[in-house]
Amino acid sequence: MTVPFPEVKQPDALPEELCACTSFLLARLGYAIKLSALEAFEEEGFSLYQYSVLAVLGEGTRETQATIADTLKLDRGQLVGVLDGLEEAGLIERRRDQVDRRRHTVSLTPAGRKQIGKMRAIVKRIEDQYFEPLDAETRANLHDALLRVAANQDSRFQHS
Amino acid sequence: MTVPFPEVKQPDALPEELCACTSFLLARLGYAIKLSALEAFEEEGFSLYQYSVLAVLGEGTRETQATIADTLKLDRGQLVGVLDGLEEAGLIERRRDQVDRRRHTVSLTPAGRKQIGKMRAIVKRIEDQYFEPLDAETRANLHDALLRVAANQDSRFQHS
DNA sequence: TATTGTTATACTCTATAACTATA
DNA sequence: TATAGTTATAGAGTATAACAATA
Repeated sequence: MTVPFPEVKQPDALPEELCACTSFLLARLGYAIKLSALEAFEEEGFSLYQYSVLAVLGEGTRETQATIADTLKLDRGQLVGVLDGLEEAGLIERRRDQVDRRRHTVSLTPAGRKQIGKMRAIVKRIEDQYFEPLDAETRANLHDALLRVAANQDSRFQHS
Repeated sequence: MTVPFPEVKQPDALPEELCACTSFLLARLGYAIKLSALEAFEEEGFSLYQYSVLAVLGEGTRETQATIADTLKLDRGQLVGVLDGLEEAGLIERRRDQVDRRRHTVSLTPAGRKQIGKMRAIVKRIEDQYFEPLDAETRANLHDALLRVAANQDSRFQHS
């Protein structure tokens, strides 16, 4: 059987060697989706760091700054600025720990909890864009595989 | 039925909200695996950029610097330094295009072709480490899903 | 004037290291 | 002395813009 339209190779197509490389796809795709999310968040005046911090606080346990930083693999010095922004926006509260006055206990405000919902919607929108070519099952399998790999190399990832 | 060892939640566990986020996993994992690769390549005195450039040239078609940069989404100015390193190491050759003397035609040397094999082995080693928790089929499915998503958002990715 | 490769500059992130206040 | 949070500094990585040669 003849091929009426033989594969037209694009002039700037990535080499097969790299397309065959799962790690290359992972790195490229991860960076691209991060950039998209970053852009979307910035339009609303927020950052991805802020979202991840709110997500940590959303788990209910009150946290000290050090544990938040460790959880997110964030530099403690870097976290300060993130919390400053969140506090200014009224999304979190810092209170001195009365037992150990060096520590700050960080907690969500009601406004902060509300904001998580909005941020979650942004993430969902972006993920739906990216994973649109996958059906629900494939997408779930993708997530499961990534989570297993992530949990295997970093114990902070918890898989069910 | 009682649970003898109830789930011990790690103190620095990532919030479920983020673990449930495919894009978060993708970004985190992509960055982690890139760092690992970077480190491994640097031990051999090479960079990931160099590998990707060699991989492009390995496809057989002789390229001009601009097309290489475009393919890899690299800045043209940045590419210069990468090529300098590769040329110094004797892995590539730059020749003036006789038709258009502004252009440089870049091609692999035999040593360069040989080096691709070594670099490929490094990548394989790292991928085997990361994807070790997945069986062959799951891993293939993961790759396929990523490639489809990548091709959907960037036409340079070619899927079979 | 526009384009190729080159070089130089500036900006963003991040990583490191001081600094303070409490313990 | 050691630790939590803060602040300041330095480095890598990247993006932008000027530059010389050729078209």
